Amino acid sequence: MRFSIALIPTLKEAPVEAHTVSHRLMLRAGLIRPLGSGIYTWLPVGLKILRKVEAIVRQEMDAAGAQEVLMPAVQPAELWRESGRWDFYGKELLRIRDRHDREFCFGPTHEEVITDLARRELKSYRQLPVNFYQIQTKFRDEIRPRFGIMRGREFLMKDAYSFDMDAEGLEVTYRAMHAAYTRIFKRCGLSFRPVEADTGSIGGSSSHEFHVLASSGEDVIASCTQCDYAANLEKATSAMPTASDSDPGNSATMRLVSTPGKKSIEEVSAFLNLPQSHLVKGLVVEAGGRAHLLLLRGDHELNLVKATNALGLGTVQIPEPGRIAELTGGLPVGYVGPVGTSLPILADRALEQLTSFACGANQPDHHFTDAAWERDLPKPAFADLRNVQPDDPCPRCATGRLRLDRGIEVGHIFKLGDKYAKALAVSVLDPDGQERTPIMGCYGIGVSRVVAAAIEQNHDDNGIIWPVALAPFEVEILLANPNDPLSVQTAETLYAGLTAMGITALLDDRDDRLGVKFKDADLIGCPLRVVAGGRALKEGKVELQIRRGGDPMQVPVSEALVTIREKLAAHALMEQS
RNA sequence: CGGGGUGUGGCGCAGUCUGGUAGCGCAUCGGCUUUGGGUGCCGAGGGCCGGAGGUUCGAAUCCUCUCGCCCCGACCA
Repeated sequence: MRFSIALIPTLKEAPVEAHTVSHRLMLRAGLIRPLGSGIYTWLPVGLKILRKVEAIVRQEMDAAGAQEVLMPAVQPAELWRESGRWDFYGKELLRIRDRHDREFCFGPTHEEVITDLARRELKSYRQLPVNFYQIQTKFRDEIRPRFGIMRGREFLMKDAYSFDMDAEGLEVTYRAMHAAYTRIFKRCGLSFRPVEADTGSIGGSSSHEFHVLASSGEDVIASCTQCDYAANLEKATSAMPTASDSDPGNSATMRLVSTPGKKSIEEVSAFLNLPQSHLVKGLVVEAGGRAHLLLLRGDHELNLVKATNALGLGTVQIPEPGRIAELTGGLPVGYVGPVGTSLPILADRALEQLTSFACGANQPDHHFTDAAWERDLPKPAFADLRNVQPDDPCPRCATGRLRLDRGIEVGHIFKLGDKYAKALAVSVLDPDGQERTPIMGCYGIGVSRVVAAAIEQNHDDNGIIWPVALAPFEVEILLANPNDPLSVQTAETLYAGLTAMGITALLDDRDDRLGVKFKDADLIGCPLRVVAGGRALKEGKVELQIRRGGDPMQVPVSEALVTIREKLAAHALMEQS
C-alpha cells in the first residue's frame, strides 16, 4: 500500500474522551473512527489487522474440525421467546420492529439460531459430533460502552456451537476447542493465559476464559507460581491457610467496648490496636427477598459471585446505605456483628480458624473484643466467600502461591449442556433408535477485542508495536527523500521485491520530511522499518529497525530483501514462543 | 438507570462569570524554505458556537426544554 494515496489519517492528538491506550492509539494511528457511542468504522489499515486475526481464527477453527456458517444478524423474537431469553436478556438486547410491526432483535449471540438450525437438520447420531462457527458482527446494547473497541456495542465475534451425543463427547470437543484457542492466541503473538471461570448466568458445568495479559485489563486473574492452576478472581480459591497464620490464640473473655464514630475496619483496627485480620466484618446483603449477614475477616474482601453461589438464592445484592439501616433496625453502618443478631449468618471459611476476634456489637458506637465461636455465639455456616489475595496458598498444589495479574478477556469457552437443545426441542436418534437430546458447547472469541487487547499489551510512548502475525503490514518502507531519483528507485525496488516475496509492505512515499514519516511509522507500529535514502544510501545501504527495539542496522541494498525476510521470520518465531 | 461533567471549523482548546455579532494551535489548500525525528515564514479556505424555544435593541454568553458525548457507580461474553 502506498501511503500517499491511502486513507491513513494519523492524528497528533486524540480526542479528549479517549483515555484508554488502545482507544487513543487506534484513533491516532488512523485505524478506526467513531460513528456513535460504542460503534466504529474500521479504516483500511485497521481492517487489515482485523482480517489478520480473523484469518488465524478461521484457520485454527477449520483445523479443529469446525465448519464455518454465517447466521443472520437480525433474529425473530419468536425464537428468543422459545428459549425464554426474550424477557430474560434485558435491555442489552437491541429490539427492532419491521414494517409489519413484528418483533426482532439484532443478535448479541446465536444460541437460538444455531439450535433452531440443529433441530431442523440434525436427525441422527451419525451426524454428530458437529461444531459450527461464524465470524460475525454482534450488537449488545451495553449500559455504558467504553474503552473504544475494547467494549463497544457493535463488535466482531467468532462464535462456535458444538453438538455431541453425550458428556464424554462434549469433553473431547471442549478440549479440542481449548487447544485450538491456545494455538490461536499463540499464533497471534500474544501473552495470554487460560483460566477457569465461573459459569455465571449462562449456566453449564465448565468454563474457561482466555485472557490477554495487560496491566490495563479490566479483569483480575489468579495463577499459581508453581503449577498450572489459574482462575479468574470470581472463581479463584485458595488452600486454607494454616491456623497460626492469623489466629491471635487469645482466651480472654468477651468484652463490650466503646468505639465512638469508628466505623471502618481501618478505624476500628487502629482504635483497638488490633491487626485487621483479628477483626470480623459483617456485611448486610439481600438475596432471595431477605437480608443476610455475611462475615469476613477484616483484611478480606467479599466475592459477590461466590456469595451468590453459596447462598443459592439468586443474585446477592449489596443494599444502598440507607437501606442497610432499615434491614438492621436502625443500626448505623459499621456496627453490625454476628453476636445476638437476628439475621441468618454465612461466614467465610477463613473465620472458622479464628479462636477469638473483634466484631460489631449491633449497637451504635460499640464493638466486642475477644469473641469466640461456641463460647460467645454459635458457629455459623461457613463457605468460601472472599477474593483470593496475592501469596495465598495454591488450592491445587502443595507448594505454590497465588499471584494476581490483570487480563483482558478475549475468549470464553463453555459447556452449555442441554439447556437450549431442550428448550428448542432438538433431538437425534441414537444407535438404538431412541430420541436423545444433544449436549452443546459454545465457544467465543472477541475478534475486534483481540485487536485492542494486542495494543494494550504491545505499545510504547510513541505508538503501537504490532506482533508480526497481526501487523497490518510486516514492513514499512520510508522513502527518505522523494525528490532524489536514487532514493525513489531504491524504495520502489524494495517495495516491488517485498511484494513479490509475499511480504506485505507500506511504502511511505509522501512528499514529507523524514521526521514526519518516522513519527507515523512509530505510531502505526509495523514490526520492521526500512529507511530508503538519506545517509545510509550514500554508502549503498538501507537502514533496518525492529519496531520493538534494538539498534538499527545497515545492510547493502542488494542484501536488503533477504535480510528483511530473515529478520521477520526470526522475530515472528520469537513472538510466538 | 443514579451521580458528575461537557458540547465553539476535522482535532486540541480560549471566549460564557461581567451580552455588543467568534479567536488560537494543529490539520487542510497555495507559495517560498527545509530535507534523518511532527522544519520555518507568508497567504488562503473552512464555524447558523449541539438543537428548539424564550428574555433583550442585541445572545456562543442569561433562562427553559431537549439531544449527543465523556467520567464514576450498579450491570455485563
